[in-house]
Amino acid sequence: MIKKNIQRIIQYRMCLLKFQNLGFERIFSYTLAQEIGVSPEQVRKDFSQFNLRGNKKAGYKIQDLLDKINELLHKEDIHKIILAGLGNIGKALVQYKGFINRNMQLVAGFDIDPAKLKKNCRIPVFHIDDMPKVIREEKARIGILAVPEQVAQEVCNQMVEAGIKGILNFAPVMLKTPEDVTVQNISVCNELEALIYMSEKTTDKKEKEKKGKKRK
Amino acid sequence: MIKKNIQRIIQYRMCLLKFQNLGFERIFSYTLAQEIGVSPEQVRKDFSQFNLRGNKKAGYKIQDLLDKINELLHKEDIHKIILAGLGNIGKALVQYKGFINRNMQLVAGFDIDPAKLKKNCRIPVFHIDDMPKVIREEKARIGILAVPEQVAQEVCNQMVEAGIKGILNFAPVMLKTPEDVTVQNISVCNELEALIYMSEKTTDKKEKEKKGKKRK
DNA sequence: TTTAATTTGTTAATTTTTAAACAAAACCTT
DNA sequence: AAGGTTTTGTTTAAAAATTAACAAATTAAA
Repeated sequence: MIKKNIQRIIQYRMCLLKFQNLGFERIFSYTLAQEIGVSPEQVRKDFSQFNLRGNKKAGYKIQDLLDKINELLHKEDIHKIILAGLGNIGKALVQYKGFINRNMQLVAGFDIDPAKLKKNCRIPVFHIDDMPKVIREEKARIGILAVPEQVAQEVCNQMVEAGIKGILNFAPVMLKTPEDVTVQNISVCNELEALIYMSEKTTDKKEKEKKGKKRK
Repeated sequence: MIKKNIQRIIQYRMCLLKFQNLGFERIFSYTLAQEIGVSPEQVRKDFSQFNLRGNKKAGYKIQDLLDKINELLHKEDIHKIILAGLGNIGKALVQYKGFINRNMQLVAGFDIDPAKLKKNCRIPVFHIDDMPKVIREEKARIGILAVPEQVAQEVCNQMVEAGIKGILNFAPVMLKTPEDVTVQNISVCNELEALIYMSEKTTDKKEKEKKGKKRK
């Protein structure tokens, strides 16, 4: 399980870069908090936990924070990422240009369908059977799983076998992995359903309030 | 904020459908727990909280659970969803066929680039300026935001103004919305960074353990 | 019919996460 | 240089989420 504080640290980092680009050199917990949507206390607590220290009254030095966070997140080197499955999502990810700015590089894609091979010239695309070999050659540690549900666990197993330690899973399956392999699931449908639930809940609530007022 | 228990309920539902298709009529908390990756107690607690009741010794009736969960998630009617931004992610979502199985329908797409209009025949695509009108006409409550960072807040505001109550946000921005509008963020980069952190952490840990053993 | 086995559902305990409070430090003004 | 103000950082408190524990119910078997 990924801790919430690390997820926030990643957000702080993006925010700090933004403020740095805007020309700021220092920042207060209050500002960061506002930007991320948490309390200033939360920011200070997070920083404190990772030993990121500021200056009382003068706030935090942005460059200083960034240096320490970059070290924490191993941003000194570029991280190789492989992608299994070149369907709709896979293709979109290949097109995406934001990885390299964040020291991540999609080094190879894999698919079972030969028609998809080499069609996208951005990254080399191989047959899925070559995945273990390429993972080992590239020494990739992170994989994106965007294959159909039916083969997701199987492809996952091959990734793990070849040394992948973190998997971003787009398939609607709960993957079984050894405990030293972290899985992060993304399901657009699930998120939308949760949003629908929330939106209906608030309207239900409002209707109730209305009725309550009428009775008075 | 979306509660964790609702997110799990959505997962349980998918799992129940799977078991129903496999021919099962009843299921135990233990089975569901295993499938979702939580404890059986968690499953029972979640069910209890939403008043989903089973039979002691005989477990839960799948159809019964599904009926109640469907009601809870308002699965009786199809929910209209609109999509702003037809870039990489937007296009992938338009192609995605899984919405309709889950009672969700992408009813319209919007973009500022005329070249993207009507290119994808799956759904009607309009100019972004027509978005408020279409949202109102369709009475859509849920929107997907897949526009560039620079205009995300602006497009979000237009959505909210037109009556959208839930936003799935792919832009790397913390959107500011009224409190009756729920936002759910998806950031592939952030997730990958978190995975990288985790993978490095576990290897760091292992190296430490090795050193520790050597010292003995 | 009684006993044993099994599974739910609720209550209690624990852990994790978030928020509040406040002392200490740094800066600014007078 | 003194006093007031602001912001950090730690400690304490509160809230939320998870886990554990166990009684009650139901079924199956003896």
